[in-house]
Amino acid sequence: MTEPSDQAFADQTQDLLQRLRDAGHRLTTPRRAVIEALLILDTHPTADDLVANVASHYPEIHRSTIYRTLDALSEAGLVSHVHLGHGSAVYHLAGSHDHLHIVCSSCDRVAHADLGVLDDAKRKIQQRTGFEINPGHFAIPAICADCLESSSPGAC
Amino acid sequence: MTEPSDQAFADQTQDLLQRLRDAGHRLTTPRRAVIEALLILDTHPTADDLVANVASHYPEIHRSTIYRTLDALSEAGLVSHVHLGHGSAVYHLAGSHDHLHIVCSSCDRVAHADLGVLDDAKRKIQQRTGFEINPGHFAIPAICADCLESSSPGAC
DNA sequence: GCGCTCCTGCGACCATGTCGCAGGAGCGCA
DNA sequence: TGCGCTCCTGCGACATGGTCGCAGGAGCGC
Repeated sequence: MTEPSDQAFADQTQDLLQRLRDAGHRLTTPRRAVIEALLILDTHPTADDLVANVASHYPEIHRSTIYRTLDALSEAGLVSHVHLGHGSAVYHLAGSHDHLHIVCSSCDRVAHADLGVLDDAKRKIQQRTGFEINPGHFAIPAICADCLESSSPGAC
Repeated sequence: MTEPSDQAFADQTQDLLQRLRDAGHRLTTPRRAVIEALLILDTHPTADDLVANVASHYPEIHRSTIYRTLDALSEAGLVSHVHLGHGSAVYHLAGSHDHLHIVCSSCDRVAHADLGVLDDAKRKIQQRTGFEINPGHFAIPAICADCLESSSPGAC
């Protein structure tokens, strides 16, 4: 319980709580719990994953509170969410995962790529449409190499 | 009822129905209705738009039938759907709209761009991750020029 | 320690989509 | 033309992911 990693974990938690406070929000148990869960689940938890993780430690925390907490954290700029094609969004700490998410439509595996790969597209889209794309904020559906080999390309 | 555009409309409907048949499916009223609705709503109808449009002409056609019909049409390669960030997918006839969809997260306006703008990204992503992205199949969230000017850039 | 105000738990609600069932209709075949 | 197999449909229940309104409780500034 007093290992360096736990210390780092506690530090990160404190830092995030402080930033949440600085943004004008109160510090409460559910918010602590959601931040802890986000730090523990450092992959790409869906809202549902977060609900499950929080519930395992704090069964009294309600689902809707977690959604509201995620809203508050988003508003404070501490958390952002990414829509993976079909259905649920995944959440992660802002800054810690600023990269592009590429999801295999077939097996749901997620790859990451540097946001730089979209620089060219970003420039062209801005020139042609005036829209400024938001590359960290969405996932690109794709087919991973394994699924590409094992399945017929016609399946979409 | 006999104008050239109506003739073209009927021709397209017949063509699509024939292709559906060739793919081994039966021709039924609901399928005709969904195809007509897709031709009429040539923007980007959500499933709900389609349900509403079909219901206005054929009130007896059930919601779930429309979803199943869209499945059948997808399977036959006549229709594809695009996930716009939050929530619902939009459907359109395959081939007729092979372009990239860029959606303003703020005002929901949709811009189109040639798929070519992603060629560079596509190549880089394939090199680095082995994933083959599927550019026509998803929408990119963005901020349109108007919303970019009128709102603070911090809002995400 | 007080009290304002925000936050929480609860449960109902909504939207989008899926499923299983029983009956009806399309279409291949004779 | 008519028969019959099999697919398709209408229906309603269900699943999932998320939101909302309410009344009570807790954080935090003073």
